[in-house]
Amino acid sequence: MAARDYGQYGGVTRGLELVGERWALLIVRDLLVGPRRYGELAGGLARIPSNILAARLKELQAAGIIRRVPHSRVIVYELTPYGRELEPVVLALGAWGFKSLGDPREEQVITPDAMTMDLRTAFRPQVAEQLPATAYAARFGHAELLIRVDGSTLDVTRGDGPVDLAFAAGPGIRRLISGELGPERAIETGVVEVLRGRRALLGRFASTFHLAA
Amino acid sequence: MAARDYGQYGGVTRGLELVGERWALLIVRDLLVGPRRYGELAGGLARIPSNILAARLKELQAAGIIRRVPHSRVIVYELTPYGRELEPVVLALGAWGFKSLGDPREEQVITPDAMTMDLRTAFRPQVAEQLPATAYAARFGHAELLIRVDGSTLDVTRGDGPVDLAFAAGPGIRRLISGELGPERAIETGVVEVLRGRRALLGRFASTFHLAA
DNA sequence: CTGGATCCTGCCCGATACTG
DNA sequence: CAGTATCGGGCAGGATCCAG
Repeated sequence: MAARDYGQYGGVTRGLELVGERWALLIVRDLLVGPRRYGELAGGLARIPSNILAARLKELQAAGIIRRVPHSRVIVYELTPYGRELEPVVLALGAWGFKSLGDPREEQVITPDAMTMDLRTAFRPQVAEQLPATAYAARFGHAELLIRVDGSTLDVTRGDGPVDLAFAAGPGIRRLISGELGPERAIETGVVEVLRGRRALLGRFASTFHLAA
Repeated sequence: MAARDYGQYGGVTRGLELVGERWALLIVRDLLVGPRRYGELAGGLARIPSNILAARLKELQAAGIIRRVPHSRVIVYELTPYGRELEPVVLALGAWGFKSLGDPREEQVITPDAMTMDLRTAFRPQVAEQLPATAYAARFGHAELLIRVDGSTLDVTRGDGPVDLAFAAGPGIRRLISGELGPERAIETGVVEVLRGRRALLGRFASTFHLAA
């Protein structure tokens, strides 16, 4: 059951043997948002072949990273405590990758789970703490998210609820988060369209979620 | 030039497209210790096929992660600033992998670079700060390392020099670092053999380098 | 000798079809 | 809905060969 190994002894090598296979860490990323069904994972990882998804789920399960839980008629996959400890790894990799991210290409999908983890990556708790609690409804491509910031805690869900600011963002939202584009300019240039609420709140959003390029 | 992509837009996805291929992150790990020649990389990554090493070096270079530097007759590879920013990722993955590490198997090699990064992973600066500066010479398998701790800084090299404690560690050293085995017991059971210096210093080593399982 | 390039084999990945 | 079966292509693995 041990994945293809590297013939070396060490922490990094061991880590890669467990989650280094193609698609594995993306499955973990989506499960960090919450338990998911097989079909939900397949939907979020649009281009994963079903046999690969099935194989990865078995491997991750054998490695003690995820658990297969029958949940009244349906089966969901969720992270074990050891699997949840991958969060710092995923966040660090996401932060690093974000820095060289360009604008989304035509064929690239923006999924809610990926966006959620990116928001967690960019979240600055020590900044948020200084600001009043705020709820945002954000649409990125097809992903609609409810983002609630309260003190130093962040909660991103797909549900609906009352918000202080609702906006839709086109490609280029990245530049708002990286600081290349100020909030006012983002609205002027059409990168962000404010749907409801005071547009000044977009500045609060930009300072709460920030990741330099 | 873009590696096989995932068809998704996001930080984690982007990161995996850059360093998610097999062997890539191990090359980065070794280069985090210092610049290396082609042959040194091949030696440290014993089982990497030469064509794969050559291919990865080209890809990492194209991605702006490493640089190929002619250095008076010889060529060395070194990380770019962007590549060096992978250190938190490698350390986080190493810390995570370390937790499920067993004892080294017969066919597993312990390389100096892998060991160096594991020591960096386990290093606790805030503990070291409270202790007097100490130099250790440690032999793990075939890897001989000079470990210097001074205040909150750690320096691991392959050179030689005056040390306060010299020891050789067998398989099972992991249990000393994880705290499963106390320093006294480690010496008693032969897991660690003190070659020079006061054996009490092994306790200092164990509290300086610690990573819970 | 170092730093690769080349060739070939085999296995993993990817795409699609199919089933309980 | 949650996977399994099948098959082709491409990357990985190992050995060998070549250039400076």
